[in-house]
Amino acid sequence: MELSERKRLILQAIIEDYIQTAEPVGSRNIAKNHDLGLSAATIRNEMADLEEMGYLDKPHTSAGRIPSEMGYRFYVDSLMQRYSFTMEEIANLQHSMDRKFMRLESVISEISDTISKVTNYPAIVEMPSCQKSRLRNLKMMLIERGIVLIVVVTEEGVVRNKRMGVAEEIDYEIIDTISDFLSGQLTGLCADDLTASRLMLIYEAMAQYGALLKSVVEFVLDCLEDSQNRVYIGGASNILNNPEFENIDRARKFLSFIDSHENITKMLGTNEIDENEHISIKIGSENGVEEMNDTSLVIANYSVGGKLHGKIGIIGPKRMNYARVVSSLEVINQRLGEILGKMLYGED
Amino acid sequence: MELSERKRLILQAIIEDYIQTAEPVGSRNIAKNHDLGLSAATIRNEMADLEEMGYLDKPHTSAGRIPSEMGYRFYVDSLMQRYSFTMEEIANLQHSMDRKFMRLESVISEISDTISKVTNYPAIVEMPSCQKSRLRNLKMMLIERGIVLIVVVTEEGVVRNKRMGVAEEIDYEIIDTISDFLSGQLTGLCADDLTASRLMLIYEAMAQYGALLKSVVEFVLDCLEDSQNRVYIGGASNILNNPEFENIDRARKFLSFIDSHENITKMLGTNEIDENEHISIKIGSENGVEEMNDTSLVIANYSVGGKLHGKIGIIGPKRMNYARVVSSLEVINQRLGEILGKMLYGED
DNA sequence: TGTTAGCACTCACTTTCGCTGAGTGCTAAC
DNA sequence: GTTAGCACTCAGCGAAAGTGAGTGCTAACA
Repeated sequence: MELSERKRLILQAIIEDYIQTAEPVGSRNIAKNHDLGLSAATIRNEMADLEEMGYLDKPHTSAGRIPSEMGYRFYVDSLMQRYSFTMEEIANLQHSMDRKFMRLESVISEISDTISKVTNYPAIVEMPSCQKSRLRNLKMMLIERGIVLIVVVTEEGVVRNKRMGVAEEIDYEIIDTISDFLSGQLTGLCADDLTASRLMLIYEAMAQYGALLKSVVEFVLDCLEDSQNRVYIGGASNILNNPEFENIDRARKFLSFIDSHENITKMLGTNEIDENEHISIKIGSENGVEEMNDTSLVIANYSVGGKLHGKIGIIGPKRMNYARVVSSLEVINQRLGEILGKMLYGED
Repeated sequence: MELSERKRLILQAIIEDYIQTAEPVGSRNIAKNHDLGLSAATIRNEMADLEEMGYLDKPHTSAGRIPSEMGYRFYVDSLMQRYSFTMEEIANLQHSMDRKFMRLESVISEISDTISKVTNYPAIVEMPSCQKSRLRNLKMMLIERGIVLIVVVTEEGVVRNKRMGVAEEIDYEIIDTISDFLSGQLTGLCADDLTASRLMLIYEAMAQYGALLKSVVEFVLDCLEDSQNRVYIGGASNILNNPEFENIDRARKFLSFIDSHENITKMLGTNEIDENEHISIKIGSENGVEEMNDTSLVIANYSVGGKLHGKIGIIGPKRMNYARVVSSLEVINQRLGEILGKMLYGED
């Protein structure tokens, strides 16, 4: 059954008031504060209808109404208007993200700070990763006698390195030879290409350095698989600004969930974003994580050069300023892509 | 004025009871639960003395006593006995730290998790850094046309890298030449050695690549100075397990302080550890940070190979299980040194 | 038939008030 | 010097009463 225009207006008014005040909203307030040209009694009738239809809940008989999950869902799908930032706000926002970044880590943690500052909710930022990366460069350098540094660059531009102990007698020339050999053998391949038989051939070709080769290949494999989908969490304490978390037990439950990167990773894993929309809103139980059933999750995909990608988002109470959060994520998302592009591919 | 043996025993009993229960402790309880062979009335007299001398406070007339900051200070300096872990506990603890670590970041964040799990307080771990590092290796590699990767290794074994855009026409050979030249010029130097005049000479020697040289040197300088003394914070939500933080405003104040890395860095900066002791305990206002005056800070120095060093520690309520915290930090601290040594210098 | 005013009713929240019990300080006796 | 006894204090708890925002229903009005 379709909602009448009037019901939609009333529902919207209720949800927006509730988002602002966190108090159950009553018919009188709607009549007074919104110019609907209706009396409280009429609104009461409509509210009774909306409740019956499942869009509103009542905490108890003599309180006002609050939106149900279904009410929020309808709101974000059909009623919500985008929050529009002023040009100035956008400029400030972008400016606050433009710093001299030396490391990927600092970009990511800076972005999570920015998100949490703008939205006033705890922010989540995933490190960029990729489905199936290929090796672009492999270089071994002798740092000092007995220690070699291995540098791996993937097709997507991710660089990683590792120090490794080697026999004392191995010198610069040997390392260069091994380095060139391995580089030639492995460049352009992805993890799946490195079959056992292929590796056998490689080890045999330079059998006297088998152990070293093995360690290096292991490291390369680890880089290509890059299983650690690390996430950064910023502004976790922001959650305490919301009256629904004044209960210390609830706050503790929330914060200790948030504290664990594993939990967040799992949560992101179970909440994939539809191909054809760039932002996904999960309201309450929709997020599929039982402990977090009374919070909403808003996440966006970002991507860099069409290869690397990850998610950014926020977690907050179901009563959340969805409009503002969505707009913030859009602005930040775009800039993040630009910053990472510049950083990883040197697009200046 | 010296404290009599009996006063010391009573003070210790009060502090330890209070640490356990978080409730003001009364004379009757001390008489009953501790085998001092004294009646409650006698203990009351002694408690009155201790209060007068400044070791105890009274929240209000008809409650028991709680330790004052001075009381805690005396306790940790003179009364506290070390908490002794069983061999099994130590083994478990060490085992939980021994994982396959690929990156410095994961070691650090793992350690901060371990500390917070063992102590049940929020943990702080500083990234290792060093006063004055020298360049050990510099290597530039052309990743693809137009992009060069710079790898810097310092004397202490810290490796950093950066991608940089270069002119299209620069090929492998040119990069190798530049790389060897710069490496020859800069290896063994520290940031202070790179005076303006010395840099001038370098730039002039290969004037046609002046801009590139400049960028590379800038990056090297940044690595050597390594101003970012990053910290990791783990288990922040643990603070909510302590009854003194059931007040939501206090919890918020604490958590939002903790949320900011800047705050923590500043706090660590103002709390140096005395040369001749490896662990420092700052009780309440002693930590010098006004917002954190009702919390205590316990920090330890760790060092790797005598060069790299940093701090680990915890923040908790003044009513803290100091004995256990100190012992935990000692065990963890030692293992951390071993793990980092293995990782950075390949001491297997 | 849709809208509105009026009224009785509900119920969370706040305030008040007295009670309880743990704890203290003082005094007098051992 | 130690202890028993007693009067006094005061936070915390729970019951009771009061307050007010909000609802549902009914009847009258346009």
